[in-house]
Amino acid sequence: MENKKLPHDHGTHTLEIFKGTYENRSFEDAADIFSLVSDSTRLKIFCLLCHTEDCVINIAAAVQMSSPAVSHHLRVLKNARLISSRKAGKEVYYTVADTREAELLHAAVDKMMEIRGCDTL
Amino acid sequence: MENKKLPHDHGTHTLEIFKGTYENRSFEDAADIFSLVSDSTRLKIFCLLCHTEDCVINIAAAVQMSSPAVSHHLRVLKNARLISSRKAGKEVYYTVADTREAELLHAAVDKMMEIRGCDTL
DNA sequence: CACTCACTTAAACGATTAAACAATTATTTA
DNA sequence: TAAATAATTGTTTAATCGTTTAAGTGAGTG
Repeated sequence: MENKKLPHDHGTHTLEIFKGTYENRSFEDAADIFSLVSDSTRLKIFCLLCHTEDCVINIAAAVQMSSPAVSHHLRVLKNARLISSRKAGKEVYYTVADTREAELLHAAVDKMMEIRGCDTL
Repeated sequence: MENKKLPHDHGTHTLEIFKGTYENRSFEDAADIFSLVSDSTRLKIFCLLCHTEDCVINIAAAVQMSSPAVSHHLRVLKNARLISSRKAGKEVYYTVADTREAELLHAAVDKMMEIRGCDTL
């Protein structure tokens, strides 16, 4: 990006856009977060946990998947700090995490649904 | 979801969440849109085009990728109506599309960057 | 009319990812 | 302590995704 020039000069400031702004790492981090909800089952689980707290087998029943599959997705979401868990007896209860990323994603998903003409929860 | 019961009754309303709200198809559609920016190079291209309009080889130079690779990503983004294009002579100019989805994604990405402590454009 | 440049398309390869199954860990209860 | 249940982990298989290479289309130029 330094002193390079664009192949064509159309009077744009295209190269300047990336100067002194987001680092490459930032794009990767942001893309990683979006990839968490780029899978419909994971998005469904996240949305569910935005509105309730429940254990693995109940979540599995709600999204109609096996426990191991749900557990796997839950781990992915938890590693990204989008959901949190608490242990109570034999069960582990999951719900949305209290982070700004989770809050943003929840808002973004709701607005996306709204744009696409879906009823809101 | 109809008259099923959860394996465990913890007094939650987990199954109710999915009743009469988003359809399964809605989750898939929303996930598809998020998957568009779940790739860092595509996110980078989208962000770039949110702030400028330029031709393929200039975009390719800015993100340091080959023209075919960029062209491929541009088509994906355009099919999803996140970006638009206009032809001028030999060149094709791309920029962000004037849709609510694009607007939402742009806002979401900016906020994501802000949360993660990045400078804004 | 041929040449060059800009872009697109197609095919192939490598890498990532999800789902299904089996096995293991951990906790409660009898 | 043994049995039962909940959840996690690891593995395998299949599919998806992104990139690259090479060929092809089309517009401008000498």
